[in-house]
Amino acid sequence: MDALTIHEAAETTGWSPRMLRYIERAGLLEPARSDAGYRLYGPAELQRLRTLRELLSTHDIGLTDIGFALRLRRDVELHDAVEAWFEEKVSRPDDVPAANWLRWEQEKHQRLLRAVALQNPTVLETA
Amino acid sequence: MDALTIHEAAETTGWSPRMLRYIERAGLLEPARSDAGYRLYGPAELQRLRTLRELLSTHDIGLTDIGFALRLRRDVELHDAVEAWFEEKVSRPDDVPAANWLRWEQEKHQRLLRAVALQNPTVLETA
DNA sequence: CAAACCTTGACACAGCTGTGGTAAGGTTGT
DNA sequence: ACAACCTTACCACAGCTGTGTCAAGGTTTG
Repeated sequence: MDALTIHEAAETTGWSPRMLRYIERAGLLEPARSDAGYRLYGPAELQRLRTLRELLSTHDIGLTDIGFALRLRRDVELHDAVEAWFEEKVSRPDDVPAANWLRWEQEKHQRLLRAVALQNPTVLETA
Repeated sequence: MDALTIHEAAETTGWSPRMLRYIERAGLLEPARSDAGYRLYGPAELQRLRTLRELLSTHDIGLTDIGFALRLRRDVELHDAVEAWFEEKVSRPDDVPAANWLRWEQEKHQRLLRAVALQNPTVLETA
């Protein structure tokens, strides 16, 4: 059979078993279950888990962000409400604030790096 | 002049001055500035602030969620990557997990209510 | 049947979120 | 000039996020 248990799936995807359950809890991926209730990860799930890893790390976002995106595409009313808010630029239609969240994100990243460096100084060498 | 200062804007929108700065920091709304650097909120900004309040409370989402939605519509690459991940349901195309995050959200809400109730028992009466 | 899995549930903990303060120092209006 | 604003930059604090670990109990397999 080509369905892995949670530890095996963890092994090949780089997540921990703990995180695989967490991801499921967040509604991002729901593996099949065996008769006894064991989680069964097929090839498609494994691929999605790897892609998810890639997605989060390369764009520096969190699981909850994907969770929100998921909610956006399911709850059309929410989606429309959010779009309406963005579109509501009644004045100054040439408004382009795009610089703040960038600095924000950069600072968050800096704080994270400092915190990690405190507990594991070797990251600085490979960075 | 129809531009309010931060305290006045706070008054009419229901946010605190503190939060208006926070919202700006998160990149969601950038008011004009006076020569001396004072924030100036025009009618459009005030409306957006009220709508934002409504949006957050009725859908029970956070500022960071809107921040992420903003990022999604600015960073096309990110948007495509997220969409690609959702679309990557190579197997089981009839997969509909839509129940987990609901329970998740409900529990979050419950925890919040309990926590609030501990410090302010009167909320239970009006609920 | 015993080792090696799996399941859910709970405790723990650092960092981020959302808020409120306070301080030191400019600006404005009377 | 003085009160009453405003600005940025910090401290604080409860709750959420992302992780790990451990316990009590069911399942699989040699």
